[in-house]
Amino acid sequence: MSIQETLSHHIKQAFQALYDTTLETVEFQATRKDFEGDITVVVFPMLRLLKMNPVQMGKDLGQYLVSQLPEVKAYNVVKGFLNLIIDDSFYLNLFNTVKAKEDYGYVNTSDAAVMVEYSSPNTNKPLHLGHIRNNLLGYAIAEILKASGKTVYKTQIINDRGIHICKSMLAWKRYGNGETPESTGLKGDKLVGNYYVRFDKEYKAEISNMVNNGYDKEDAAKEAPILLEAQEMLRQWEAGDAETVNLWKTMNGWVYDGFDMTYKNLGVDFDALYYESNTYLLGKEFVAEGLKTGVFFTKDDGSVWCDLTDEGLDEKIVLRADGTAVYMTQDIGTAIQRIKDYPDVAGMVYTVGNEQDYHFKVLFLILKKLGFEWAKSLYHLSYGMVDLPSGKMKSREGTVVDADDLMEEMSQTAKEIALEKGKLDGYTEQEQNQIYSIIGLGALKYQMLKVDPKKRILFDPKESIDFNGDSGPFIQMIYVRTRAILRKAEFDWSKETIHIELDSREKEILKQLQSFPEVIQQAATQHSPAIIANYTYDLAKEYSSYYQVVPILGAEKEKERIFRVQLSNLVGQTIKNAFSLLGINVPERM
RNA sequence: GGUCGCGUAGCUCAGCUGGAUAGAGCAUCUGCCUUCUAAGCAGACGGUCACAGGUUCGAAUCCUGUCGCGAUCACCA
Repeated sequence: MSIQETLSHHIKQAFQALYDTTLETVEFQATRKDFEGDITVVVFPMLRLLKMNPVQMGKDLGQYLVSQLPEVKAYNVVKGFLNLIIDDSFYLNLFNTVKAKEDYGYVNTSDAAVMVEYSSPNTNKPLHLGHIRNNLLGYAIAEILKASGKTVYKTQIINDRGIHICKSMLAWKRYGNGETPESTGLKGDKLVGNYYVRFDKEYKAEISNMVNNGYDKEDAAKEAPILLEAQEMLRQWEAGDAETVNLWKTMNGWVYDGFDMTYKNLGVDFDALYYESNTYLLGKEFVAEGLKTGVFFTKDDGSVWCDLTDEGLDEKIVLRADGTAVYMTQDIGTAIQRIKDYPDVAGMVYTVGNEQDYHFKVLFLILKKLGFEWAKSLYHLSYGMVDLPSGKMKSREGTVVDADDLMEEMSQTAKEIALEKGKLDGYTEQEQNQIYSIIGLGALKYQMLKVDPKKRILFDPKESIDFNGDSGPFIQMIYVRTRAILRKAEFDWSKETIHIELDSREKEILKQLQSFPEVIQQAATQHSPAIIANYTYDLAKEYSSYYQVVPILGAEKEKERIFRVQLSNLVGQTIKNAFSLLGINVPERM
């Protein structure tokens, strides 16, 4: 039972005993630093039940708690705030509990499973900055959900078919001269991406040519030969033409090899892959089903719709007049397919940008109308766009920030700073590079995850690499220091137990350690890694000032020395656990 | 125009289901390396929480309206 629960129970008892009135809820908050105490009870809300002086009520309750609970050492009342001073023994007990659990904060797995979708790229160009935010968010949420006790399947739907894929295929066929990743030394996704750009260039050239020859601009855009050829290619692909399908397989294979490298460097992974080429025909059977049950209706031209006007939305098409599927049809089918494939899944999280808010609102509503129980537990993890100082990222204008380049740049910056400061002298080059990569990625990931997912991020590649203040490297450094203490202290922290007087700073740190499990739960229910990131920073900051002031190894009393080494290790362990939920590594030295 | 999201220090952002004097980092300024890593610590400066009403003991937080920014309102995915 947490201290809050214990206190809450006794305060209700006190209310009954003192005033003969039943109290429903008790409101707590952490005591502000400028007042004495650890936990504060807000008595204002209680005045609704009983008209009396809040100060007097606070005193009554404080008196009662001190006499009943050994954990409550003393109290004071300021206005309507009852500040409780918690006895050191409580914190030291907590300390020993935490110490005994290496995976402190994590909850045991229940049988409820949840599927988390993220990344879901197109296979015609490399991953960019936007994908990085998507991947980091999706991965972090998956890990946080795991830590909060869910079985998690990470998944993505790979958009591997369609006209945009044919465009890069066609350009390669025309201008590629048989180039391969091996022959060019290019990453496969980069190579294919180049041909996608090439297509656009040729396409534009053809249009302007046609306009010069008297074509209307719009007509030219529709009738450019290269575009018609790409459309023909898509038809051949759909008809299963062997040559086209083989080229498609080959080029997609290159892209997957490239993506794999990027994912590996980013540190993300997947448990289940879905390909649009397999799922784009799904969903039609459920449209037929929905027609029978009256969820959908047919219009005069034969197209099928869902009427959502009762929910304040529009009508939404789910099947074209010619009977072919649309985006929505496909997503309905894919969702149902996933539940078939993973029957233990009771809910799904879709990590997709906020420009699709409306789409997912409609999708979830339709699935609910179709009567699926799990449709109640679908969540669109919607996030804001990543903008550049120059404006929006546009692949055609070459203003995208490439994912691989960015990661490389971050490590490079870490290296420059380290060399400048003369860090890491005496390590092998391989060790150094590994550390640079951990730190560079830590900076990037923390920066992306510490802000509220909903919010738009303004990303300046030049100045974004922040290694000071509220940053990944700062927190990594605090971890490194805790390791240094353990190394130098040369003692087995796991065997010792300790009872000493705590100072206010130590208490502050222990209070934060205590809240870690709740922080994980909160982050999981609100789908926000930012909560974990902020918690980790607060803990690291609190510890860093403690660390500076206390001469740990030189402590006079052996008991204090043991305690401080233990506390350092505990902070380090918690930082490591919290960071691993964010997909951020910590170096042993830096 | 309809719908959704955002608006907090010069800049980038925290602020949980309403609670005490609104918090960090960057930038600017002042101190601190013979002691466990100074990628650090201590401190100063900086606010009409976009604006106007409302709800109540109490509002950055909840409600309504206004303004600004963004997204979306495709038989594209």
